[in-house]
Amino acid sequence: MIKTPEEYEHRQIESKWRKRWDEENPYEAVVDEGREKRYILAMYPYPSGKAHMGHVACYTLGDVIARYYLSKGYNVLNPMGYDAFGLPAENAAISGGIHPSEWTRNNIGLIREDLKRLGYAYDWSRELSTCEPQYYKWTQWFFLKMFERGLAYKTDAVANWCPSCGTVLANEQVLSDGTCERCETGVQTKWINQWFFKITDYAERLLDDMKLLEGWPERVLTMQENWIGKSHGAEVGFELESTKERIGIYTTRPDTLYGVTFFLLAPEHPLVDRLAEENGKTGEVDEFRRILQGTNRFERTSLEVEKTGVFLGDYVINPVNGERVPVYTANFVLYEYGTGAVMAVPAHDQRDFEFARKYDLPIKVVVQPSGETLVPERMTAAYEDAGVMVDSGGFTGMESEPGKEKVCEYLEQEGAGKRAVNYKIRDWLVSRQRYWGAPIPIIYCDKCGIVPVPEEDLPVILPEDLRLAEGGKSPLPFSESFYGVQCPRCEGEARRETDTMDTFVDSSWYYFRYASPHDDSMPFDLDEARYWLPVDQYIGGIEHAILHLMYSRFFTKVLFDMGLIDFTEPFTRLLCQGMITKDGAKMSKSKGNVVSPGEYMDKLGADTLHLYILFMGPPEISKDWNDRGVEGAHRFLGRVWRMVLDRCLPRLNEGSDADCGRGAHLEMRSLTHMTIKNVTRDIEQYAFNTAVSFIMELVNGIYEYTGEDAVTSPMVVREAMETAIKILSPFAPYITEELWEKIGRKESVHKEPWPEYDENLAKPLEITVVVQVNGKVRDKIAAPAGVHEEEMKALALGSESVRKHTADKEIKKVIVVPGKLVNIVVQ
RNA sequence: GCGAGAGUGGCGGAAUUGGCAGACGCGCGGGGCUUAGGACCCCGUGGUUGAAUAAACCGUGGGGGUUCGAGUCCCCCCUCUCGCACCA
Repeated sequence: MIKTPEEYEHRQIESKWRKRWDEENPYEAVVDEGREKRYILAMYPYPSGKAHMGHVACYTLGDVIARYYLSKGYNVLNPMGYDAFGLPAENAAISGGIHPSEWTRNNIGLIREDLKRLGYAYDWSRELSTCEPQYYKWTQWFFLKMFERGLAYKTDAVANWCPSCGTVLANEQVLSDGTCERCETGVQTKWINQWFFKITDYAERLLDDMKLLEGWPERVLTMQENWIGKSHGAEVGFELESTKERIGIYTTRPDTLYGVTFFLLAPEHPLVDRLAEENGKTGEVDEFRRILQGTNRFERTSLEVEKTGVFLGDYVINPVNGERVPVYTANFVLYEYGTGAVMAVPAHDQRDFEFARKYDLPIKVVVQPSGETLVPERMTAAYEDAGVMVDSGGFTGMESEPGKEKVCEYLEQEGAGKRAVNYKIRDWLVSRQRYWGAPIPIIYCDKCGIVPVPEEDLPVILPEDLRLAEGGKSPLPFSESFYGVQCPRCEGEARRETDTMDTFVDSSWYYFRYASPHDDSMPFDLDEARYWLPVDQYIGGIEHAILHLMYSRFFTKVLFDMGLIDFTEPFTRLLCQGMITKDGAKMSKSKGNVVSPGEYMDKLGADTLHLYILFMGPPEISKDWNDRGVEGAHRFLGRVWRMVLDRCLPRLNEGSDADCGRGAHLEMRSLTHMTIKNVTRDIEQYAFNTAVSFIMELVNGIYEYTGEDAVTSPMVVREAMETAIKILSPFAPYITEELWEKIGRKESVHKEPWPEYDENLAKPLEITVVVQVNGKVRDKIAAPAGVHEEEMKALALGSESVRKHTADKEIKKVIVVPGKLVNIVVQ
């Protein structure tokens, strides 16, 4: 009877195991002090709908790593959850009339379904969602801890304001053209009273601890370093001529202090109004400000924008030379950086130079480059490099670099200033005038002022029975049942804070919560956290290089300071996966180039998707989706299927093991062991694309070994087949599980140990000696693996092709690279 | 402008320490099997010249250099991608 060959039916196989895995949660993580742990974490998704290719790319990387370490005997924690608060849920409520909570929970259902179909090795019992009160109770708890430690404070600040949405926006919610990502209205700047986290207190530690982050990509560290933006310089006081009050400035160029010819204040600086009033400049200043109001911060800070300003009618005195210089307000001076006031040195600062030319202000050269002499009238740009100080009192003749130090010393002696360090990083604005977020646990009482919600009253529940107010505004300020509250201190009438927290607060600590997601008494169990954390391998998109990763580092340091943990960095290693594009462009609905994982899971299977996405290229580069390529991956899995069922299984009862140390049998064994070696090394280096190609070579080799008329050894066939299935298992979890069962193994393939290789077998049996004459390949000669240098040389010189190329020439030198190559140098 | 990274066949991409450039896959060509094949199995496939699976030459963005030998190291230039962008 002829048996119809069983085909590779991915649908049937994947639904069978999916069901079993669903029931058994086979990757449940349990603390085991006797075993070494690995915490593998891929950034949790924002549930905007079904999974997209970016998710698949990220989570498949985590899956391979988790499954590999499981097989290597580690105790692996690999959890998943949802970043469930945020703006898109409110947008959906506005456009679709669906409540944010319903929209979010529906979407969680959709993406969970996709993630389960994708077959990832998660411990589903640890699933969490940031919009559930059990979770955000602790987000609020952290806010209280920040408040207790003086790290949460409320103040007036300049913020991005969308007049149409009636709320502040985070910088990342403002598009690059300066419009609101939701309604495309031009974003304005506005002064609002807001809650901040004092991340600037941690600037130095965030910078300093980067040396601990050896497992992070260099570019992420560079981006964070630039973001923190530490600079060294001096703080210098200039005296206002009219009132003698001191105005501090920050400069990185104290060596140019003698070149100051005017003085600038940011338009937002409080002194601007006063000086304008005192000197009858109010009209001009108001007009200037009115023009600035019309432009948003992005336009205002664009390099192309002309530098403009208004003279405020007053002067300041330069502390080093007593010179009197005019005070202006100027568009390009930032209030948020330094002191919001700057000394202007047009000869040595391009911005000041442009401003001076426009308003015909004097330019005074105080640093001369070597080899030329700058003359102000002939300068077309500022000279910003180092040189020799001139016209600088006692410092004249000094090199400008050491001059900086000397000027600082002098300033300190005179009490006019001091050395200072400045950072670009600003405090983290955490308030949002939004509904769908964790309420800030603060109460305002007329008598007691700002009162934190007592810990035992947490969580402050976000009422889910409210509808968005008109214009999409948060309903919280209009809901008396929410904001009306008794003061916890005086029991008088009080109001709740109606702002919610930035969703980056939720995600700054979720990786701690996975340690004990159901704990009701603490944000995380200290013992569980001590065992599992820090995260050994974090995986996610490069777009979070600064915000999320920096905030998480900040939170971790605060937790350390609170004595809850004994480490200061949350993520030991970081892998940033590249984008998946289609036709060279980012996938988007508007471009119509979206490829959806669901479609491919139906057509080709989850395994195919895993395999292809890994095979496309190295994890960190961006990769273009190709339908032919994904079909190739599917074809390979079919080939593996047939290899096991049609080629290998029938041969397990054929032939003998008598000759398995010779000829084709030995070659097969050698290939098997070499493949284990190569795949193991490549997985450890995260070179998954080449790991897959080595498995492909093994499969090709097994086909060759089990060819139609070939005599095979059952032991060799079994070893090769089982190895192939096992090492493929992290890349294609379903088909390998099914095949493992089909070959009669009882345990899950994913719980089987990773194979070891025999070093003697994992070496090529024969080497090819490449013979060159003057660096050009002239022959290739097969030789036994252990061939000696002298033998190689003799082989090379005996080659016919070599003789042809060396005839009538003098052999000057013979270079032998053991086991590889002989180069004969002739003249 | 500043910072980081990358340029390898028709395509995605491989190449420990300088040592066979193009592994593996896609695509393409040929063969087998077949009523048929867009399934499957096998073979071939950087370019030029050539009947050739002979032989030679050329080939890793461009130019120069070091070396017996360079995709890899050094210098100059070009292009692309990403990040930051008036931070005083």
